[in-house]
Amino acid sequence: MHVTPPRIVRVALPVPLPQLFDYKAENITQQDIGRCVRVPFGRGEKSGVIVALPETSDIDPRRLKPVCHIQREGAPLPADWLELVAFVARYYHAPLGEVIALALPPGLRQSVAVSAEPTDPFVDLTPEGQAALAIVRRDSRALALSRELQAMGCMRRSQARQLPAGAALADAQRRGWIAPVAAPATAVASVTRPDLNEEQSAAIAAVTAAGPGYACWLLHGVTGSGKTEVYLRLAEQALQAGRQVLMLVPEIALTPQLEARVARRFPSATVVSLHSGLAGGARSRGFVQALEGQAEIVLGTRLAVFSPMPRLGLILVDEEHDASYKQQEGVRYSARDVAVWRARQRGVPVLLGSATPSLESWQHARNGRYRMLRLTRRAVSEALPAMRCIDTRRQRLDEGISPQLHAAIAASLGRGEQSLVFLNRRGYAPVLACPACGWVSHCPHCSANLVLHLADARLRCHHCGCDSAVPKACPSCGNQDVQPFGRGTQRIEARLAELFPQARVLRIDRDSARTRAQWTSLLEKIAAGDADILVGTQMMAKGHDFPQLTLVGVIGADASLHAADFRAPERLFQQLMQVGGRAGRAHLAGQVLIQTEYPDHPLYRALARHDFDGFAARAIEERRAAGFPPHTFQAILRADAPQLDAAQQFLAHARQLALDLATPQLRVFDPVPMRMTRLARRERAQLLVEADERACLQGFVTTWIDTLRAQRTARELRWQIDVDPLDV
DNA sequence: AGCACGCCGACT
DNA sequence: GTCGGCGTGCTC
Repeated sequence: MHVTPPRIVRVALPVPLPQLFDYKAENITQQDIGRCVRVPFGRGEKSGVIVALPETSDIDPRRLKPVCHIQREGAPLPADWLELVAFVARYYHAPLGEVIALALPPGLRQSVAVSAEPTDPFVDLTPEGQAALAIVRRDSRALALSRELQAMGCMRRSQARQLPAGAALADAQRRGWIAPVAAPATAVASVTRPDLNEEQSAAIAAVTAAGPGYACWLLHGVTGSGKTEVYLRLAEQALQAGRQVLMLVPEIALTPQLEARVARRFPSATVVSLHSGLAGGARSRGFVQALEGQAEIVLGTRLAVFSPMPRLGLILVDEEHDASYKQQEGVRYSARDVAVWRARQRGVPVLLGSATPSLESWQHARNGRYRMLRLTRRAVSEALPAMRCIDTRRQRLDEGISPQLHAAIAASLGRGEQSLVFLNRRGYAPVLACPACGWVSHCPHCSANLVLHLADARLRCHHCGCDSAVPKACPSCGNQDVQPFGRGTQRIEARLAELFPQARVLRIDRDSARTRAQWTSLLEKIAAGDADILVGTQMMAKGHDFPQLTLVGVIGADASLHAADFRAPERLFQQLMQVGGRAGRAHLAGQVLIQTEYPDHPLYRALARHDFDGFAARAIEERRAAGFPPHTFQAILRADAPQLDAAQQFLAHARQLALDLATPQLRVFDPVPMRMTRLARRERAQLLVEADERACLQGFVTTWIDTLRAQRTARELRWQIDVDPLDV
């Protein structure tokens, strides 16, 4: 038998080192590029991916070790996938191995083959289950699940498990209420679909008419205008053409709902959901199903953008403005931007959808790089909620609540409808202070105040998570009368309960909805009408429908108006528009009342008119004048060390290096301590560089970072680069 | 990042 | 006399 001589394989390993590693291997062909491989590394072994077969190595051939095992079952990672991770490594200046480590599911890196097709049959209610729903009086989780399944119809087992009562699936199967059934014969097109309005039809027609090649569409549709239906119709077309669809959503919390909806719509399609909350096995399986082309729809959070999809035909990015698309540690990639790159690479259309697009995308749509699609009318309800400001300048507020808001809540209560008081501050009060000596509850590890949580009598840092008992007296002067200052959700909740003793007040924030189960139970309570007044943080602004909610009161929004972060107004507008969209979705008119000391502020004026374009045009103009993105491109070098000095010193050195390397088009700023200078016992500073052209910035940062990486730095110092940073 | 090697304090 | 601290250096 003919045996080819040993060759060199170049392997990317999941280590944060900026280089690839060469090994010897026998019987290697071009087909092995993209295969997972197990190699000796240091003392032990590691799994990686073969990325190239170089003729020669820079390493002394005698030092090259042979590979242990090449995983030859199943499809290798395709060339376009390797190109994708290489692009991300290049653009975000991360080691290729680290990007691969992030893109591959953890299970797959462990080498062994993962089978693509697990047993994930369709399940449905049995006749016994039907009967049980009619007769069984004693409610149980299994019965609740049967009810859900009856409402939704047949779906895959994995999807049934994601339903609110999904945990009871095994129980329901044991009782014989739910059982596996053959795949429904329903073809894609015969499922009942809601009618489209003119705007939806026009949007779909525009995308269809443009054909299958690359184009980036911005779907700007007001809340409730039926964006999802547009996604589903386009997905349907792609499926009919035999292509795969990639659909990105911002958060795990939003996937089960959407997944159920997608699964119901495409009952015979294989829908795979991918997010970081998934167990390793399930993630690997989904990844392999995508890779082998069995998964027709991949639905997931930002990491799903790395799913290998040989027959990719369409990419959808829902809520494209959402900051969770940007990874905030490690490889700081933006899944939305990577999705657009990928669409271009693969020559497929990509649709970015939002009621409040990011100014970056909006600007691109205006200057023609993207194409704009608009949905201006709500599909279900007749009107958008009325948005009005309550001028709080000459008012007596009751624990932050104005008489008008109080009256509106009372009225809503009288009609048996739900109200929401929205404020972005968890806890009882943002700080505990001593009026006698000026002591404030300050975090020992961070430059932040400890927040008073009265519910469990703790002082807590929202940044590093540290926790301490509430002192009975001032720790500094012994004064017995330490006082909470400011208001958080707990305090508003307490006051509302006093003001409306007959109402059921429910608080929804990261403290009350810590676990998935708590969050679902809260949602169920709201849906069942077991709450009259909700007090919530931005958790309430995202995605969910609350049909009985007709009033939203906003407290403390002004803080974002004058925040140091130039993106704060954009976020505020988005947040208020999103939370306002929760009001009056079904057939009840909604109203939004914003308490403010600046009722004439252009942001609130635009909001009251539902005028996103007006707001965006103005904001874009302000940014042009100030030289901010999207008119300029930025990268930030951040450094942290136990002492600020060390971080600043490193950045000063990096700045000097930057000045030596920089072209005149590049602007290098001074190192400054970060806004949250101290975090978890480390002190942080940052250095901004900026250019008018992306390529100019990109070229510079590459050489800059390479040089910095080659230099040795003090042990205790960490640094990282953030391209297109969100928080400057 | 791991995970070694390598020189200086308190323990059986 | 050893166990073990984490400082520095390497991984093809």
